[in-house]
Amino acid sequence: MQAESSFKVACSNCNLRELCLPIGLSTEEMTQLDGMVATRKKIKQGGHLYSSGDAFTTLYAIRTGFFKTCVVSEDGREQVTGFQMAGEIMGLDGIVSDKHNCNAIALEDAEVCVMPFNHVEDLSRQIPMLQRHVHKIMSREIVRENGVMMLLANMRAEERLAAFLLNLLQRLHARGYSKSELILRMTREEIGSYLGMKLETVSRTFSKFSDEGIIEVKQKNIRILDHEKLKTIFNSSTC
Amino acid sequence: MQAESSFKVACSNCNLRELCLPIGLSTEEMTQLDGMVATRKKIKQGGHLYSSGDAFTTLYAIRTGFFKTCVVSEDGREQVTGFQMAGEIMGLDGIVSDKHNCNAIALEDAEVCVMPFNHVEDLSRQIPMLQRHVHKIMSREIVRENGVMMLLANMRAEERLAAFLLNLLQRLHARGYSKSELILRMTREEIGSYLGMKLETVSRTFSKFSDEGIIEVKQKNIRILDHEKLKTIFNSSTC
DNA sequence: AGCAGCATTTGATTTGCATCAAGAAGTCAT
DNA sequence: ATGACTTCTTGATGCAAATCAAATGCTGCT
Repeated sequence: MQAESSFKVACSNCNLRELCLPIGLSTEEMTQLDGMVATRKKIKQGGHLYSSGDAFTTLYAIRTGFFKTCVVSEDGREQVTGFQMAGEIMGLDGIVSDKHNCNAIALEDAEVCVMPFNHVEDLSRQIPMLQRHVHKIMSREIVRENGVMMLLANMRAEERLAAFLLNLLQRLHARGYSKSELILRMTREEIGSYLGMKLETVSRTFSKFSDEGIIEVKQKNIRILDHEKLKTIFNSSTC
Repeated sequence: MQAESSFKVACSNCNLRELCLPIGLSTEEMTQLDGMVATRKKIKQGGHLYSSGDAFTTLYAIRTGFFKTCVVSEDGREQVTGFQMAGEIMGLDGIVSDKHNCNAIALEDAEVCVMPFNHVEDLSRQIPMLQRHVHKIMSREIVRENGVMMLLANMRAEERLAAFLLNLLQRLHARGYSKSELILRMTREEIGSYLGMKLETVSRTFSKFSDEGIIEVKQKNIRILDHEKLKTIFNSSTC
C-alpha cells in the first residue's frame, strides 16, 4: 500500500470531476486545472476539517466521506446548516471575512482535495469557464439555503423529513447509489437540528412513515417503499 | 429636471460605492469599473425587479429603495428570503441555472443599477480586487442565510423579532440612519414570513416589547427605547 | 465477551404558537 | 371628504411539537 502523498494529485483523471468541475474544458485547460488541488487530506470520523474562527485560506472538495457543517450561536446553541457528500465543495462561508464561519465535521472517515483559494482565483481569471463554475457553485448554495428557509419557516415535521429524505436520495442517486435505499450517516439529533425539530420528533416521524408503509427503518438504514407517497407528503400543504 | 438616462452612469462618483465596491482601487481601475453598470432602472412600489423563472442576465445594485425577495413553493406557499436596502446586490440566485429563482419586489419606489453579469465577470478577470469582492458578496449571502437558518430552527418568537430589529438597525446605521429609530417598509405578514411566524404573532410580540418598554410602536414607525434589552432577548436561550 | 456510554424509541404531559374571529386603525381612490 | 379595502391589534381556543421520562438497542473499548 502506497502513501497517498506520493501520487500526483490530478483533477484531469479524477472520477469525480464531472461533479466538481465545469464540463467542456479543453485538454489544455484541464492540465492547467491540475494545479488547483495542492494536496489531499484525510479526516477521521468526528474530526474537524475546519472550525469556526479558523483562518480561511482554502476550499475543499470532498473525495470520499460525508460531512456536516454547523454554526454555533453565542449562547452555545448548535445549528446544522448542511450535510455534504462526495464532489461537493466546502469552505465558501470563509471567503467573506477570511475566517471560517462554521464547523465542518466528518461523519465518517473522509478524504478531501485541498484547493488554496488564491489558486482557484488565479485560475478563474485565466479560464472563464472555471470562473463561471465557481460562481454557479456559490449561487447553488444560496439557492439551496433559500429552500431550507422555506422548509424551516413553512413546513410541518412530516413534510420536512420527506423533503430531507428526497434530497438525500436525489444527491446519492446522482452519485450512482440506489434511489430506494440509503444509509444515514448522521444521528437523529443532527437531522433534527438541520430540520428545526427535536430528535424525538424525528424518531416519531420515522416511525409514522414506517407504520404507513412508506419507508422501512432499521436504525440508520432506510429503505424507500413508496417514493411517490414521500413526494406527495413533501408537496402537500396543510390542506 | 433632467431625464436620468442622459446622465453618465458612473460608479466612480457614486456615493454608495463604499457599500457596493471594493475599497482601495486605483483611479484607473475605478474608471474601468464604470463600464460595469449598463443603465439604471426605476421600479415603482409593488413592482417586480425580476420574477422566478425569468432569464438571468444581470445583477442589480440598489441605489435607492427597499426590496424583498421571496420564493414560492409548488403548492403556492410564499417565503420571504430577505429584505434588501441601498448598496446591496440582488440577483445572485439566478447564476446557478441562468434563471431567477425568486421574486424581487420593491417595497417602496426604488432605483437600481443594472450590471450585466458578463460585464461583471469580464471585469473580475481583469481586476483581482473586484473578483475577490464578488466572491465576498456571495459568501456574505451564504453566511447571512446560515444565520437565518439558526434563527428559524432554534429561536423563539421574541428572539426572532429582536434579531430582526437589531439586524435592520445595524444595516440602517451603516447607511447613516439612527440607531434608535426605524421605519418598517414591510407589513407584519412579510416580517412573519421571513421569521417563520404568523402576522398575529408578530403583532403580539411587538405589543409585548412595547408593554415592557423596550420599543415604541406606532404602526410602521419603531423607536428603540432599550437597545441593551433587545440584545439580551436576542442572545438569551430558553433559560 | 462484557460493560459503559450513546443513540433510539415510545409514552405522558405541557406549551408556544397557529388558527379562528371580530373590531379598530390606517390608506387609497374617486 | 367618503367609502372600500388593506393592515393591524387583540381575544378565545386548539393543536403540533417540545419537554420530561424511562426503557431498550447499539457500538466501541479493554
